[in-house]
Amino acid sequence: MSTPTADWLRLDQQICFSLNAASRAFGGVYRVVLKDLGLTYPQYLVMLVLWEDGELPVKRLGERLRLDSGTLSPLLKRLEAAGLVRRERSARDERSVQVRPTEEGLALRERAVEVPRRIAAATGFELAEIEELRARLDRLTSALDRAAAEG
Amino acid sequence: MSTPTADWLRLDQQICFSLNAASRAFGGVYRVVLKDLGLTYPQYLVMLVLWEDGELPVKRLGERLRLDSGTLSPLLKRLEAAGLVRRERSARDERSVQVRPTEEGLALRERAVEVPRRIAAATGFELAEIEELRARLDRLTSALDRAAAEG
DNA sequence: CGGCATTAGATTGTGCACAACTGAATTGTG
DNA sequence: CACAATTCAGTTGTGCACAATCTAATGCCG
Repeated sequence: MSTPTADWLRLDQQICFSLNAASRAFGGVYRVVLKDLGLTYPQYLVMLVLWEDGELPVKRLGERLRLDSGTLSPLLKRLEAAGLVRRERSARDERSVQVRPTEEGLALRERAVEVPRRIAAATGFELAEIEELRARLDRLTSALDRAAAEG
Repeated sequence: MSTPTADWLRLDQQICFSLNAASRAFGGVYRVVLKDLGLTYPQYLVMLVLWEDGELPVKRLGERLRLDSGTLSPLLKRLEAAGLVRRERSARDERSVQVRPTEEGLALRERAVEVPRRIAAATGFELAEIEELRARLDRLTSALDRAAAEG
């Protein structure tokens, strides 16, 4: 015997709402924690990738973070204005713009190592539970992307 | 053997990134599905509450959706401009503004009943799994809100 | 080589999230 | 009653997400 249609309709509305609410709640915590570093959450994500990769074109950055140039261009300009990042046209391919952290941007990493621990503490979750949730969310994202692509 | 501290800064280990990605992936699916109705996702949430409650002040709407007046005021103006909603100052308390669906807004409900089923199908998740995920996300949100409040 | 499609990034415009502030109405307290 | 504190909605300003469009550089193919 399957669940009545009307029931899972209601629950489904709540899952996206819960997800959205959780995402915004995270935003609130990050706002507090990142305030000292002078970063917003998306800017922090960009810096994470740069700390990992050292240097990469805007294109790759967008692929890593699922963001397009409409979001990244102004964001990178702000990071550049803050002195954390430099952007320069690639010599080999002048369509491409290389982004790399400045000395100041690299130095910021040492103050950022605190961040994940503080965030993890704020969730009140065990590491294993976080990991499981993350896996489930990634699976969800893949399914949703597939569905959106198919129309 | 535990994860080295340095690895905590890795992008792919940050739960918030997965959460944020899932939330935006949902956004993509809703954009497609809600296009026919002429609604954005947050506007759809507002209409859901109005279809349920019939009429309520902006304050209550904000409590239900975790949104403040800075978000709701312009959103409601757009819904009013679209003819789906009416806003009027309460006679009893003139600080308060009552929001209620117009005839057209109520009629839209019939075209919206399709939406949740299509979204649920896009997730590819079973009802039980959705429910469990929702419960976990709500618990996460509560913990994060508490942490943000404490600073 | 010439010409056309493709690619990278920037720009423009719309809408949402949120902080900070404003102004008007109401409530609580002396 | 007077008046200070609170409440509610709106406004302003910043930043992000995303679609659509633009420009310039590159690649490809005959």
